Amino acid sequence: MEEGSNPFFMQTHSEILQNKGIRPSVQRVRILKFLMHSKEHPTVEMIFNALLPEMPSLSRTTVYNTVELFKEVGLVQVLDFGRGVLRYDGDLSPHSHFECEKCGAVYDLDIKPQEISKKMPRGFKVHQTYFYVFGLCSQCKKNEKN
Amino acid sequence: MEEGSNPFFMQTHSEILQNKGIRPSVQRVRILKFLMHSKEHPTVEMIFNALLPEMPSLSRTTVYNTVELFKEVGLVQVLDFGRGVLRYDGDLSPHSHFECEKCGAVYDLDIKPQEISKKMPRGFKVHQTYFYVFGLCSQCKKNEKN
DNA sequence: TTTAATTTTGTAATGATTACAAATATAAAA
DNA sequence: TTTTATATTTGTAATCATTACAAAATTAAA
Ligand SMILES: [Mn+2]
Ligand SMILES: [Mn+2]
Ligand SMILES: [Zn+2]
Ligand SMILES: [Zn+2]
Repeated sequence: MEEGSNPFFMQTHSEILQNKGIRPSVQRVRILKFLMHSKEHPTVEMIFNALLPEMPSLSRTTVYNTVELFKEVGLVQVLDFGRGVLRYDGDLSPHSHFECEKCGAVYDLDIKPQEISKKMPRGFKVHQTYFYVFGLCSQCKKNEKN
Repeated sequence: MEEGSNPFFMQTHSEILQNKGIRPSVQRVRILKFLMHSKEHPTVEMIFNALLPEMPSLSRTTVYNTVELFKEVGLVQVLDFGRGVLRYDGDLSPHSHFECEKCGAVYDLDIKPQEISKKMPRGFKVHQTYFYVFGLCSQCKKNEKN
């Protein structure tokens, strides 16, 4: 991992939480760790299922609460691909997303949505920008042809 | 209305439906008319409430069905601003959207999301692109300062 | 007409998220 | 340490937009 690429370089997950003024409970640390290492942009259900084996008492509600808390302090990005389920991204760097309409996989795109938001009407204040692309991933595109 | 700006120029709403192979029932024509003239990117509930006075027997389910049908034949664009409610746009020209986080109003942006989707991974097929901007509209930004 | 197909309608089911309160864990005070 | 207050987790119930479904109404075909 490059030093410059990670704004939390050299901090433990627990420290990251403390620096945000959040008590680093076992559940929160595990959820943060999972989010920061996952590349699949998991849903609450995916986080829950992944952590359940190591934390049998984990509640879905805790995952919902935690992910909401992380959103508020800016530890995760919430993505809505219009499937009725939200996905969470621990990668806060400016980038965009592609969702395969066939297999549902989500890929990162090296496109900075911020830079796009030029032509805004006078007097508008931009807080967030999201760029979503939908289509077929290379694998599903291949299979399509058969 | 300029000739070039409307792909359905000179067609009645009924004809537009027929050309899509859809039977132009009273409900469908009214819903299409409403969608094509509205600039507010209405939700199903908004469409339903707007048409109820003139069609007291209208069912919410019909609006849901119709809007789904229109989506499938490409008569509307579905927008998801992550508020748990979908919004519908009869304007099919390439453009983006701004939602005010304070008052919930949706504004059109003169930004073509298609053109952004350059750097796609090899072999990916793009079907749809959406660009969403969130923030404060000029009115709400003013009020904010008081 | 009569019959068949389509569309609309109302109600029930679904499912992700949120609300809530009891149980548990942690920190602060004594 | 023990007691007490505060924060967090947990399980269950409520919410609410959307979807499923079947009966009623409308329209087209025979
Ligand atoms: Mn990402
Ligand atoms: Mn629009
Ligand atoms: Zn795929
Ligand atoms: Zn506003």
